[in-house]
Amino acid sequence: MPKVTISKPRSFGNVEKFIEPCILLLLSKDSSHGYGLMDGLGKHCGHNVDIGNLYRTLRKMEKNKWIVSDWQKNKIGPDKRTYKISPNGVTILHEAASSLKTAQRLLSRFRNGYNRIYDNGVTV
Amino acid sequence: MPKVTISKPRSFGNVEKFIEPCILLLLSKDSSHGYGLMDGLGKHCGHNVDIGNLYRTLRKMEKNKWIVSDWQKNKIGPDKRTYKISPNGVTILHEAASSLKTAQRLLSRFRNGYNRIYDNGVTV
DNA sequence: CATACTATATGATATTTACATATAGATATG
DNA sequence: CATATCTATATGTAAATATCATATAGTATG
Repeated sequence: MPKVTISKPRSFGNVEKFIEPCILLLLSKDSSHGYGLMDGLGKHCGHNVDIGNLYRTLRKMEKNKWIVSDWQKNKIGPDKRTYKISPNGVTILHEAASSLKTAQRLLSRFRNGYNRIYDNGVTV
Repeated sequence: MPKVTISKPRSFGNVEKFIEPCILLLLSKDSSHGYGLMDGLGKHCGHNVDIGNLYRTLRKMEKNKWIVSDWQKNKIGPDKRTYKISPNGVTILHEAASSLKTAQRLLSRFRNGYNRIYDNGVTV
């Protein structure tokens, strides 16, 4: 029997590919491996990120040369692939930050319009 | 020969389904038809929206009972399907506004972290 | 009479996200 | 010591969303 999945549509407010600039920002502070980024990304994204997508995203970012990895054979614990940001990645982060600023402006414009109608003009 | 399309990935900062709350906000001010929403949506979204996507979104929103339409046979110009927001739609708009506020907070958190590293802590 | 504008709509495809599953060593707990 | 949980990386598949292209038709304009 073919598997049929019906899931509800996503809610509003998701910023597309937000995880990528967040990764670049976190790696700007400290090199880290995929699993180690989970906590910081959870805080930045407002929810626990999908670990599978995280690893896939990291590989894609490395392919794009935004980050570079080296494989660390650990004596204790499983081996880790540790990533650090590249100069190219810093450039991308700047571009992303600029785009995200635009998004902030658009959201702010929406909120002002919304408040004018429904919240008596109060801007929080 | 099979058609092969290679397109570049979308840039950062796109807010998913942002067009829907924008439509609800615009219809809160005034009833309108699809084509007539284009200008306002362009300003809210920061770029001209895809007209095909707009019409499909309107139909979906009507199916969800967020908006209702009536078909206006015009003497001058092409006929129009005029939409107005429903009480249900107002509720959805409130929910969307709340989610978008969360998005604003996350973007603001990102920006603060970014500025701390790259812009000497200056928050614009 | 060709071109552009208003107006609505669908088809096909690309991109992005979500959910599920696989693997494997380490560490804790009863 | 069996088994459950945690750390760690990764792939398969499908759903949700966005983009690009095309179809149709009336109207206005030069």
